[in-house]
Amino acid sequence: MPKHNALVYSLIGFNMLLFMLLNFIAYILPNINFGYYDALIIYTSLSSVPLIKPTTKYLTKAEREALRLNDSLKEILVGLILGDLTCRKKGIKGDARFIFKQGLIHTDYLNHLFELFKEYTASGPGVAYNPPHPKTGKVYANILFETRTLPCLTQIYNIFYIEGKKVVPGNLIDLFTPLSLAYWIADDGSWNKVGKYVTLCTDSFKLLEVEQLILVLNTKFNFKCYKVKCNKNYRIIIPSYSIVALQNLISEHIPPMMKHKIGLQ
DNA sequence: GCTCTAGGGATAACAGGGTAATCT
DNA sequence: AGATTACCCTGTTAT
DNA sequence: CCCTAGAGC
Ligand SMILES: [Mn+2]
Ligand SMILES: [Mn+2]
Ligand SMILES: [Mn+2]
Repeated sequence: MPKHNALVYSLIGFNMLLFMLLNFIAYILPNINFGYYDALIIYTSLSSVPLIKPTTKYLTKAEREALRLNDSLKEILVGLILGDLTCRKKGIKGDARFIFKQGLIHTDYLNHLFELFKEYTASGPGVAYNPPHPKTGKVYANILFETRTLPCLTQIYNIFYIEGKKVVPGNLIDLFTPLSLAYWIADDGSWNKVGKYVTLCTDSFKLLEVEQLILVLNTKFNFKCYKVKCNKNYRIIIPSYSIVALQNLISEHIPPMMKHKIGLQ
């Protein structure tokens, strides 16, 4: 049976110890960087949340078959897949699983996402630690949760992944809504305070796919988006003269803690 | 002034491998 | 028994 | 992703 628990787990490992050690050093040094200390507070408070026993870790195929997504969750997932979501499907007959991962700076956003999708998870958000950065040796922490493997997610996975590669589906215009855009911007959007425009960081997509995305935005929402070259990749600009239209379109949809990404609050 | 772009820094993402427990 | 799941862990840079 | 120096109006 599905469960709705608030289980908080922590991924204990060498990287976590490094992370805590580096934070401790930063704490005792005269030139303290308190930004990292904040992260430590977040970690300890998360760990001290009382654990609630999971009811069922594994579901039968029939139980997983019974879990469905409503339309708004589907639309949100369309935006999140274009954004920060990692989708995995292992084995030949395995179902897809989605992983939601954010830096600790976006902890409240990740918790917001967990509230939306907790019905589809087997455990709650936890903190994980990346290996030390190859150049700087710094250790960064993320907060993440992942869904169960579910047929309803496989359906979406098969639209966006071809031979294990993420693609922009040809029928995206039929799937993409203002709700999708709101969560795409929450993930990969960037508000330029000086220019008062939005950049969509579409670095992972090919030029043709970026142009495809621009076509969807402009034909569906009457924006005047265009592409900009950044390093070897392309990004999408939602220009300043389209911002009022953008705000009217998605201000009701974008999570409150991400409203600054469209120049509100 | 205001608007936009190109470039660069420091992450906040992304991607994937491994395995004990459980399901079929 | 073989396949799949849920979670743990590492690698690296495009965001 | 986010910030900023510099170019163009
Ligand atoms: Mn992305
Ligand atoms: Mn993001
Ligand atoms: Mn991103």
